[in-house]
Amino acid sequence: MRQLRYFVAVAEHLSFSRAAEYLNLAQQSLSQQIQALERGLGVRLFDRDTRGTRLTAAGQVFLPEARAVLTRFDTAVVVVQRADRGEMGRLNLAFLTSTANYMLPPVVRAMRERFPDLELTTYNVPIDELVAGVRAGRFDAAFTRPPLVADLVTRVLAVEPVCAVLPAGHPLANRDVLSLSDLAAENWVLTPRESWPPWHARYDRDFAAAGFTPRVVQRAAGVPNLLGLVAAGVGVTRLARSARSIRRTGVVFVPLADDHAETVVAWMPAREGPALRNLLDVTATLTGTADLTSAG
Amino acid sequence: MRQLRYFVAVAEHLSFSRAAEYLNLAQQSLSQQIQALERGLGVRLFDRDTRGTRLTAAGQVFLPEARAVLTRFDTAVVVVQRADRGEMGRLNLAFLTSTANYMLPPVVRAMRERFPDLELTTYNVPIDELVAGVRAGRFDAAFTRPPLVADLVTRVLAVEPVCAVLPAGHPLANRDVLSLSDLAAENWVLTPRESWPPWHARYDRDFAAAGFTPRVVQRAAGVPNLLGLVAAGVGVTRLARSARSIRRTGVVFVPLADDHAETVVAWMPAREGPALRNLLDVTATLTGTADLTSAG
DNA sequence: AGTGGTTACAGTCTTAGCCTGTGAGCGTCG
DNA sequence: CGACGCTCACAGGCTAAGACTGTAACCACT
Repeated sequence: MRQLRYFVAVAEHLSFSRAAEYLNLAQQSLSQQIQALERGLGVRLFDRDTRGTRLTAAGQVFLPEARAVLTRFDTAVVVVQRADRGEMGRLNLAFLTSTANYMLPPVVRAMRERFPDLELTTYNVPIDELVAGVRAGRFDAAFTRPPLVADLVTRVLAVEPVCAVLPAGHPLANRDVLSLSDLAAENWVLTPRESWPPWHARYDRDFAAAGFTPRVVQRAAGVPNLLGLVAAGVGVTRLARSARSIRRTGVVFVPLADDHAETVVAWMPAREGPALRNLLDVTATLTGTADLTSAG
Repeated sequence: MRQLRYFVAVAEHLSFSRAAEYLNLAQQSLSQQIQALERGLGVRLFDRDTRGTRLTAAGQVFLPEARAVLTRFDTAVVVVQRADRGEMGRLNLAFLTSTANYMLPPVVRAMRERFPDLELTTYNVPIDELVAGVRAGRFDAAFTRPPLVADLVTRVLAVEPVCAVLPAGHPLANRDVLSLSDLAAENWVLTPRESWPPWHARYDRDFAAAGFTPRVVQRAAGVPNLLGLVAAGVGVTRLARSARSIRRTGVVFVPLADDHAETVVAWMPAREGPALRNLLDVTATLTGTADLTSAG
């Protein structure tokens, strides 16, 4: 490496003395190093005689090669330092299917703007796979809804109203606001209990606080399916307002008083690297600048 | 450089101990070198703890970079060694205009076959420019006709008969062979005396030996022009038989007894590098295998 | 012949880089 | 639960690479 730099310096100056001066080095040491390089390669690189130095044919061929090695090395150094600052590398991001439609575009756009060399790979996944993936390190961060599990750290990115979702033409559909207890007598469609126990534990608490146990006539996985069932008149359900972006026909969203849903970014604190920190910074500024949930 | 090799070894083995064994090195020394590398870069490359070693995100980015630098270096070494053996590099070859038509194709073809990575550049030049170019180093070798000058070394590649060139229908045109003295009474066309004095000095000796001084009615530079003048009946001239390849109509070539012309390769002995030696080897084998002058 | 330029050789010294010995931390197994 | 085996890191000693200075040989120009 050093010998390559020395070689290039001598080749550029065509003089051991001047190259040595340029390198802040004694001419003798430079001679010695070039000889060592020539010995190592088994190739004579310079024709020297008492009145100067010229490149041999082999030396002329070696000069661009040596330059290429050095610049390759220099860029490697720059790249690893940028990677260390989290400006390069790869981030695998998981989006909960029901949050992807409004969270993914602004996040990806802002990241590409601030860190164009950071390679983002995004995945739309159900909640259980999302949590397992973050824990296993398959995902560096996930955009999802709480509650999750204790070993993941979360930060709230957006808060939005929760709405009752009623079939169009339902007696309560023209109300401006409802409370959960207004829906005690309805038929309900909800997601399967096993999809993510922490969510259903919270639902159970909410329904208990409203003083009833919902009569569940149908369970279906995924927000689009729930909305389809509501539109078909099978029952009512309860979703964050951003779910409106998935389906607008045949269903009516009526805000539920004092009921809010959070969207969070979640990650493993042990795996918090610089690139992840940059992602968290960017999402934090996003939270301040725009209403993320209105994008859908 | 060494540190890069060490880094790649550790990254591949994901263990300082095993990598050290692989490198025939104490684990402690390897640890030390990696620390030095990390200190030099200002970047932590490995997450080590008591039960193993993993690459950091920056390390993962650095691994392909380091590999690239090393392979670039390895190819540089191979390239310079091939260049040293004369298998790579560049050769500038000069061909005397009148020899190019039969010498250039076989030489270039044979060189491309034996040394495909040797870059050949060929030039068709008049004799004075050819000699000056070889002396100045613009050409590494030249294919031409002797005599030249003392400081160029030459090797004979081909010998061919010299012919009297007569207009078609000339009284002597149907003879199988002539001697120079048969042409004492003819009108002559020859090249200008200043084109290349050593040639004309030889011509003068030949004519003197034949017992006459040619009556020169026209001087013209270049074999095609001479042939044109002969075809036009202006006079006769004297050329190597290979000149037939330039023009066959209106002229008749009759061999001159005991008169032969050589084609030689010429070079500066001081500039004799490995690539040039390879060229000389190839031309030597060419001389053995085929009649070069018949190609025209 | 003297002067200023080139590179190469020889001797000295510093320190990079290797070694061995040791220790701390974690996991496994008797 | 302690011994053992594995990991990597630290400490001290030694060798040799790579720096320095001094000298010499050679050439060109004055």
